[in-house]
Amino acid sequence: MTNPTPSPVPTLRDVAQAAGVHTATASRALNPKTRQQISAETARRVMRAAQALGYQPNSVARSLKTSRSATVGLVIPDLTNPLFPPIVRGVESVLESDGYNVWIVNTDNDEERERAKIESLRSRQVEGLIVATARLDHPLLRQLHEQGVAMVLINRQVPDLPIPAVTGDDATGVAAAVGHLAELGHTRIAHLSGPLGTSTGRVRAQAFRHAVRDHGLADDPALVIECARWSEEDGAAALRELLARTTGFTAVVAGNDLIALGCYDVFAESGLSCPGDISVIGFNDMPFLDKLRPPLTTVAVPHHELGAEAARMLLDRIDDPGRPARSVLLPVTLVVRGSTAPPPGHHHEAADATASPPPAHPGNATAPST
Amino acid sequence: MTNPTPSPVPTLRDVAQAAGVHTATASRALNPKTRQQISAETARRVMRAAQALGYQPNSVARSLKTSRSATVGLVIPDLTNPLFPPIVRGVESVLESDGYNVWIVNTDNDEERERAKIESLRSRQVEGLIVATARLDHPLLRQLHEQGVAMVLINRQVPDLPIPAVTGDDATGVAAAVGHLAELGHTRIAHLSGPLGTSTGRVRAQAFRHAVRDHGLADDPALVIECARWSEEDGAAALRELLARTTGFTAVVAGNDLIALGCYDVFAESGLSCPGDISVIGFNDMPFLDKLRPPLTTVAVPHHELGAEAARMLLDRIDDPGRPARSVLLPVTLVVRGSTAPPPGHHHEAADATASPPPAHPGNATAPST
DNA sequence: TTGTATGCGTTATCAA
DNA sequence: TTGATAACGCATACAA
Repeated sequence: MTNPTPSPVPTLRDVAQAAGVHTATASRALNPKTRQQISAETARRVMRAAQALGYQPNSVARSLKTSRSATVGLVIPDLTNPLFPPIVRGVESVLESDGYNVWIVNTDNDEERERAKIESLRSRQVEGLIVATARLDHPLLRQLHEQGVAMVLINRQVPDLPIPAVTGDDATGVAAAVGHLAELGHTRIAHLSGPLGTSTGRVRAQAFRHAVRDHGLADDPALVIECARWSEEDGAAALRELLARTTGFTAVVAGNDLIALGCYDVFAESGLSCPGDISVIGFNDMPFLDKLRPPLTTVAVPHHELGAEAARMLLDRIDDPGRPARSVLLPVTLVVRGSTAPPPGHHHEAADATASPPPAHPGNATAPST
Repeated sequence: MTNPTPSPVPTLRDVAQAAGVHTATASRALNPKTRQQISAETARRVMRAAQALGYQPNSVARSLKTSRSATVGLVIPDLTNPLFPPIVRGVESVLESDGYNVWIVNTDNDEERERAKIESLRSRQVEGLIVATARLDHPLLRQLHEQGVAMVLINRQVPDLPIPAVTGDDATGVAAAVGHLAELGHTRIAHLSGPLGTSTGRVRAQAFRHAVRDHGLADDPALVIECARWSEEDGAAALRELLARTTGFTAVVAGNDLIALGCYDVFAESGLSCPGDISVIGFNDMPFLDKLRPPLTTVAVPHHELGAEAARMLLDRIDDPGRPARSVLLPVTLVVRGSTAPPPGHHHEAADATASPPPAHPGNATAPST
């Protein structure tokens, strides 16, 4: 019994025939927006015929005729990064209630693949794009924008392009992270930035330098290092390099949670204790961070809401392509857990961090800082 | 500068005109499968014209004409469950190299939504479906199968339906988990099963009973409890109920990793120590489990490979709908980490678990077992 | 090897 | 209120 029985798919013709009307009439009866042009009696007859036959409109034919598709594309760099599924859900939650469908594509951070996927989306008549793969230099997005494609960026932006964007308030988040560490008494804080070719990487790195200066802490370029990708591996490699430089830091602000997890790997292999020797802060608050050893202090970004807001903005844009490209920063919150603590040997009574900077301590196993 | 400039999309007519040929000729020249019918010279001319105009075939029109779409649908219950993104990537990895696109839809475990999404996929002419939402009683899948829809189930099956399926070898995985605990000296092991309306839930629960009997351990129905959903919350609730029953178990085999994480929550709130008081084993080996406190012992399922194999099987099925519905079990492996240890007070010298069952121990904080 | 004609299923314009 | 007709963009059977 392996052969499924084939079955003919009923078309509008079949419905019209069954109801004894013309296809045009059937079409009008089935479409809520034109149903008013039809007598209630025939409308009912058509709808019952459709019901009886199990008729489902063919969206392909409809798309060809109307050049619309009730579909938007969602361009994701890597679905296995836990940050993105909640964004997907947020997007879907508002789009679906509006009758839209969502086409999710993965670019795997590959430019060529991105181009191909977006071409594929466009050839399927998607009415707009929500793009999570933006880079600071992104000719493709410029080109799409110039072609009049309705777009909203999410999570990352392209500052030079007037495309609306929905992102977390990265700068404030990083400032909160640095402030927290400063209050704990840290004076030499490192930053493992994300890729500086992305706005998230660059904005967080800039905010880090600003925050460090604002708190009167060490502003040493050697304390900032870039990860080529937002990954655990790259985070681990960056921290190893930093430790090899022996720059005597006691805390790390990681570009995101995955980079922070890479730090955990280095701690395990090098015998460093967190937060005893080094404190770490992540970014995003991806799931299950509270169950890590130690639980990771991080900056929570409202990803679901990011997705929902981006979807709303895209709908607005599809409705009225001429509206100004307003961008939105959603508020983030520092979530303090167990990966941050005073630096080794810190005098615990010092709560007034800004007034009396605590002395540097050679207690860090990596190297003395002075 | 908020107004993107509109831009006309070139059609096959435009290309043909530019190349000085008829649309039919242009069509043949652009399609690698028919290009041979065309003189090399005109083919070149057409292709250059297409290139110059930036022509992209309209897949909607092509789909309408050919009633194919180079697209398959992937039906996921919940993308935020970390088990699914790797499956998605696996599916995409083989489908894309074959020129296919993947439409991912989320059902949120809701039957009505599932029906709507699948209808939407079908109305878009998808050529097949990879379904990860199978339930033991699933009229919709039966109906689709009877309509001749090309389908492959993934992760879960519907035993009564001759639809090919790709799943992990759940029974062997559970047996390995129970065997590991038995070797450690546990004699009363509980099982927090997943929903028994899914094959994964039922198969694992059955395998648990079998394994427990095979090892001569306590086969007490009170030690098995069903979680209504595969979630941390349901896992926590189930363990709380079990503890309230005071059935004196020293280990838990969780239906999956999320349920196991729910156990961690209960440990934290009740002061139980894992693995000191109770050992826990999960299922799936989702990411970052090695960084938990304690690192979770679990059964690793090759999700990427599951997705890839399902995609291959679907392609086979699209090519030849008549082929028999072979199903595949992919091997799983027990990954021993820190959440499993001998039961409290266990005499450590006992390595010969099967020959001399160790005595039960009242050391479990919840209740004495004898 | 190329051109002609037709139709995929639907909606929109026009006429009745 | 309903029907006839055309067209969306493409691929293909048939003719040349």
